[in-house]
Amino acid sequence: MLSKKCKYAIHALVYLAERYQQGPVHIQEIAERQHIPKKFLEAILLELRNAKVLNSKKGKGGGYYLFKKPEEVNLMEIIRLMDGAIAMLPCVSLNYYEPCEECRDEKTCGIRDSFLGVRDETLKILRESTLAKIVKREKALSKK
Amino acid sequence: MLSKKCKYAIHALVYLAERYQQGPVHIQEIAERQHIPKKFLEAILLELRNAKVLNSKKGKGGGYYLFKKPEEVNLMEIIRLMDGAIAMLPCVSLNYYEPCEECRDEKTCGIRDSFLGVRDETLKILRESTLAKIVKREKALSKK
DNA sequence: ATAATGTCTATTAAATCTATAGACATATTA
DNA sequence: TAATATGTCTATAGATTTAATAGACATTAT
Repeated sequence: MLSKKCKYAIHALVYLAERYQQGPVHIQEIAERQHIPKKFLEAILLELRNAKVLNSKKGKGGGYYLFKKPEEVNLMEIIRLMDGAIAMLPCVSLNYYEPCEECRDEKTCGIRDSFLGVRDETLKILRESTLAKIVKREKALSKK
Repeated sequence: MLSKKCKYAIHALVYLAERYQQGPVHIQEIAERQHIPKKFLEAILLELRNAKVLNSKKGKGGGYYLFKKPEEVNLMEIIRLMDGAIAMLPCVSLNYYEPCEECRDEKTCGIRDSFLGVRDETLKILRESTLAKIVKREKALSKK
């Protein structure tokens, strides 16, 4: 399961993607509209800013806005930033690889294959899921 | 990521699948061979027993053994028993469904679709990954 | 009767996740 | 340049979950 932090991040980013190139949005507004504790959201947005996904403007009239294009931010990236590894086992993780403690020998482990498959399929979908697509989907769904 | 509990469970089950129909194996042996804290393993095996995946024999010469056939136990079932939901969001979980707190309206949520896709692909692979297949794979790999 | 096992309940220790507080820095605008 | 509205940063507290352990008890084989 994704952490709350990660879910909050996704919702906040979608919110900002809907307002792409419309100037900075303050934390307060995002927090209220998306029902996210403001202080917690602050920390999340700061991380996304440090990762160059968002940028911010300080002072009066300031706030956060998408730095990358909505087509260039996907769920794979967001989840990795917030929760770390996406794989179900460290020994099949691309970005957070660690050998399995329990495994005697990775080469002959019959379990890994399944989780390699899961990882690949998962990444394929999450990589394709950009903010742009999510916003588009949202609009399509609300018209029905 | 899977919990340690879940990883221990998988390794213990594979160990028992390798010894299917060869009589009970004691906890002590599994714990030592798979490097699992014995007391922790006890609790895990007990749960798997209550779920009718394993059965046990008490007293001298007792131990645990697979109750179901190795072809009938898959990773999907094991993970659900140990860690609960497999989906990345509660609102796309088949067995542990809960509405998303953050979501205003599930019907028009553009995020769900991606995670529904991930869930389906993940379940497909994990359901196909039976203990029998894992043992078979293990043998094939160690011959190379 | 004895010894070797699994069963059960309780508890503790450690790690992680979630949330909050408050001082500080910066930018705008009157 | 003062006042105000923002984001930035560090620290910490509280809650929850995970991992591990202890010990009394029940059962079975010999």
